[in-house]
Amino acid sequence: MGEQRLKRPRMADVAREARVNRITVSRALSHPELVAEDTLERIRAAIARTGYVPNQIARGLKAEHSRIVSLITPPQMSGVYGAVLERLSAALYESGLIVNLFPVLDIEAQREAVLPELIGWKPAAIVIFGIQLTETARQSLLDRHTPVVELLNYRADSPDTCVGYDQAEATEILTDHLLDRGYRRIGYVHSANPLNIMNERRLSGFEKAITARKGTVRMLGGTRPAAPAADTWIAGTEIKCFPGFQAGYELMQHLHEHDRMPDALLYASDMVAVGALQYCLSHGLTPARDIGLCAVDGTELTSVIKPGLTSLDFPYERVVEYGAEQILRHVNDRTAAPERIRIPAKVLHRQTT
Amino acid sequence: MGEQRLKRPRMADVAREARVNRITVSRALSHPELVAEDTLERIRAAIARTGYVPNQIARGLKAEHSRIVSLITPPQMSGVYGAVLERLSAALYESGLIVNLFPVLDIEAQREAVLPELIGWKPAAIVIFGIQLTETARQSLLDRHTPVVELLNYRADSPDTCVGYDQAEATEILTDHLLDRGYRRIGYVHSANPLNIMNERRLSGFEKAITARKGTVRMLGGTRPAAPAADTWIAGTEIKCFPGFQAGYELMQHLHEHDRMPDALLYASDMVAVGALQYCLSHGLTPARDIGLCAVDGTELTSVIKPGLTSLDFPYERVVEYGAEQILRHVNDRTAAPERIRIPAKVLHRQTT
DNA sequence: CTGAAAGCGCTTACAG
DNA sequence: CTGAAAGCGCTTACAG
Repeated sequence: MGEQRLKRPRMADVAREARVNRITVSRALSHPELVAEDTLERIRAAIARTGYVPNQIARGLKAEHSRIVSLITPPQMSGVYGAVLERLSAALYESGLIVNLFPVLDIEAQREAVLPELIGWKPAAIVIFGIQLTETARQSLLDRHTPVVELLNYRADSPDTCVGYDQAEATEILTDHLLDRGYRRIGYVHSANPLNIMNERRLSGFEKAITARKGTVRMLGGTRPAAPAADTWIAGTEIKCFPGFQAGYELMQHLHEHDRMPDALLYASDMVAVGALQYCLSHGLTPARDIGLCAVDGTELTSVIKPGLTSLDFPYERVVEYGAEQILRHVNDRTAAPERIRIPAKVLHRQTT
Repeated sequence: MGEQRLKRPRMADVAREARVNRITVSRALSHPELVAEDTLERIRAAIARTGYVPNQIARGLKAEHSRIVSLITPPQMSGVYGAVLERLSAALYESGLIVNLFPVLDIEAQREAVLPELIGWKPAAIVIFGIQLTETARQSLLDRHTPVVELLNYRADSPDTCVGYDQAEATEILTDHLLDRGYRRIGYVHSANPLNIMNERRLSGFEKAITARKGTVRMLGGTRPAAPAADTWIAGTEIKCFPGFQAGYELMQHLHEHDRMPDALLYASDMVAVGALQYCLSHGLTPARDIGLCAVDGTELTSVIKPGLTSLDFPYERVVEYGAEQILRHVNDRTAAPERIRIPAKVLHRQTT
C-alpha cells in the first residue's frame, strides 16, 4: 500500500487507461486543439481517474521552454515589489506557470552572472522590475527568443514588453504639484542606485519640471546634503538616501538639525517619506505648512498614515493583471511583438502638501 | 557568429576539453569528493574556458531531486513574509538553489491541490511559513523523502524542521505585559484564518495569560465585535479582522463609535495595529493612556512610527540565516533528522502601552 | 578513481 | 486526427 503511493502515475499510465498512445496524451495536454473531442474526453477521464500530474521537469527538457517564469528581483521585497510579486505569482499559477526567484544585488557583476544560470532553466518568460538588464544580457535572451516583460515602468522606446506608468511623467506631475502649491526649494530624495532604470527617468522628470519654470537643478551627492540654494527663484536638489523608514527619519533629522530644510521633499519611496513624516510629527514640524512631503510610491501606507501623505495614485492591481496577460501572450506565441502599455497615474493630494 | 551563440556548451563539450568522460564531469559537479584533485582541476579549467552552465532541467530529470526549493506562500507578501522571502531567496541562491513560489489561497481544497503539482518539480526541499500542511500532504512528502522546513514558527512537537519563536509564548508575554501595566479588558485581534497554524498557538498563549490571572476568555466572531465584559476582573476577547492598514483603522473606528473600547488590544499583525494607531491619533484617543496597543510582528514600521508601537523584539535575520542552514543540511542529506530551533523573543516596550 | 550503458518522462519532428 | 522513432542533457547504478 505505502509502497504503491511512492510511484506517481506517468503519462504512459494515462495512455493505457485512455487506450491511446502516450503522444496523444502529451498532445492533449500541450495542444488540445489538435486532438479529437471524444479522444480528449477519454484522456481527461483517464487523467482524473489516475490522478496524473505532469512531471514539469521532464516536460522542460525536450520542450522549447519550461513552465517557469523567471523573476529577476531587486532587493527590498516588502513594499510595492512584494505586493506585485504576490499577485503576479497567484495570477500566473492559475495559468500553470511557476515563478522562480532570481535575486540580484546592486552589483553589476552579479547581475551579469545570473543570466546564464537563469537560461539554464529554460524559462517561458522573464519578468523584471526595478532592475535594468545589461545589453549583453538582453541580447542573449533575444537569441533564445525568451520574452522579457518589464513591470512598473513604461517607456515608449522600450525594446521589450512593458506595463507601467511613465516614471518621468510621475515625478514631473508631482513636482508641478509642489510648485503649484507654492513650494520653491524642492529636494528629490531617492536611492540613486544606477542599476535601477527608474531612477534616471524619475530624476529627468523632476529636472524637467524645475527647469520649465526657470529653476536650477543641483545635484548633491551623499546622504548628508546641503539645502537647495535660497538665492534662486526655484531650486531642485537631488538627495541620495538609503531605503527604509529609519533612513528617511534620519535624513530629515539631519536637514532639520543643520538648518538645511528645503520647502518641500519629493520621495521616490513611500517608506522613506513615512520615516521623514514621523520625524516631523515628533519634532514640532507641521507637514504641508513647515515642509511639503510627497512620495511616488502610493501604497496603502500613504493613505492610512495621519496626516495622509500626498502620493501618486496608481493602480498596481492593473499592472499585475495586464502584466500576467502579456506574459501569457508571449508564452503562447514566442514570436509575438512586444507591446508597451502605459497606465496613467495622477497626483493624489492628501494632507502633507 | 550569432548562430554559434545560440548553442550553449553542454557537459560533453566540457568533457572533451578536459579529456575525461561526461560522467566524470557530472561527478565533479555533484560529488567532487569522489574525483581526483588534478582531474577536478582540469575540469574546472574546462568549465571556465567553455563558459559551461549546467542545464538544471536535465539535471532534475534523472536526479532524485532538482535544485528547486518550493515555497508555499500565504497571501500577503508585503510585510514580514516579504522580508523573509527576500533574504531567504538570496541566501539559497548563493548555494545554487532556486526558490519557486507556490501561492495558496485560504482555501483548503486549493491547498491540497498544490501538492502534486509541487512534487512534479521534484523540489530539494519545501519551505512553509504562515501555512499549515494537511496530514495527507505531509504524508506524501514524507513518502518521497522531501524535507519540509517551517519558518517563523517554533513548535517543540513539530514533525518537521522548524526555525522560529514559540507563537504561544509570544502572545503570552505580550498579554502579560499588558496585564502588568494595568490593562484589564484586552482584545486579541487576528485574521482567524484556520489554515494559518500560528493563529491557534497565538490564541492559546493569549488565553493562557488571561486565565492564569483568573480572567475569562470569550470568543467573539466576526469583524464587528462587542467589547469584552466589564464585569469580570480580567477579560480577553478574540476579535477577527481582515489584514491590512485599512482594516485596522476601521475596526478601531467601529469599537470607538459603538462605545465598545477595551482597555488594550493585542494585534497579530503590525499593519493592522498601525492602522488602528492612525485612527486613535486622528480622533483624540491617546495611545497607552486611552487604549494600550501592541503587535506581535515587530517590523521596522513599529519602531519608526510615532508613537512607537510596543511589539515583539524578534530577529528575523537569524530565522533566515538558520533556516537557510537547515535547508542546505537537508538538501545534502535527505535522511537528516528534523531539528527544532527556538529563537527567543521578548517584549519591546515602546510608547503605545 | 574513472568509464560504458541505460534511462529519467516527457516532446518534437515526421509519417500515415 | 493519431502513432512509431528519436532524443532533450543530464545522473545513477554497475563495472573495472
